[in-house]
Amino acid sequence: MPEGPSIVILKEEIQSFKRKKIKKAGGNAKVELERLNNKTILDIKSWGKHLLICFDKFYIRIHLLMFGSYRVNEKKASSPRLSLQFSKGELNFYACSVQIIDGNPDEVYDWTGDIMSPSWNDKSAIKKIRQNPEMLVCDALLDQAIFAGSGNIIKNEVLFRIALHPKSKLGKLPLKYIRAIVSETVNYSFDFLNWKKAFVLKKHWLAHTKKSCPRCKIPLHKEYPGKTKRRSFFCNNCQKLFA
DNA sequence: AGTAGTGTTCGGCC
DNA sequence: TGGCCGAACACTAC
Repeated sequence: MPEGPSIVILKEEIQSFKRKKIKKAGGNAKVELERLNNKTILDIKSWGKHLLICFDKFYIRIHLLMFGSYRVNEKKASSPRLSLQFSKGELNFYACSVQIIDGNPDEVYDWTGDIMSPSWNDKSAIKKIRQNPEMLVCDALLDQAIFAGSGNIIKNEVLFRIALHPKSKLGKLPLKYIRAIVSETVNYSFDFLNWKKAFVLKKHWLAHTKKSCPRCKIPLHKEYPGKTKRRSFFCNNCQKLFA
């Protein structure tokens, strides 16, 4: 489910609950559920992989992690982590991280760092990349402080598209490649969004889970590089290494 | 049918 | 002190 574009889809799917009052909150989340009863949702936002349901002076932060799921006006067989009942309709979240946080998200979140946000700022991402010369690019593309919303699929697809090797060091990259990482991460994320909405995301994967390189046809490498040790699919022949 | 993975946090250990 | 590592969480597609 959950890289940034999937959370944008979730956010869009539940916009109709804005300005609606919660009749009853339930679920097995270890949060003060009573606090949510009779509260009106003022806004529903996302930042990276975080879904933010906003109230007056506090907000719910939901992170679907690896296995999280949700249902709108439906229930799953398993018990919900968080269930919000309205006079008409309900929202159910499963196997996710739920927090109630005091304050307003705008005080906490830097929207220029969210790859899906209209406020996304290329320059500030480039600056962060420059500040981490020892970091590998495969780790940078999973770093939520640089690319909030980017995940393992986006990482693999972006690096393949710009023909850059995942084990390249940020400090060794020509500016041209740094610019390409930044622009292609945003660009692919919106392709991801549109393909996901059309249920054709997997069909368009070029490297992620693939056995051979769509460009040169030789077998793709599968490794778990960097500090993040997430699986990387890449072509040793056509993805350029800067080490 | 077992395994691995679209993710993050936490505690323990050097 | 801090970085690294494994565990935990908990679901499901292949």
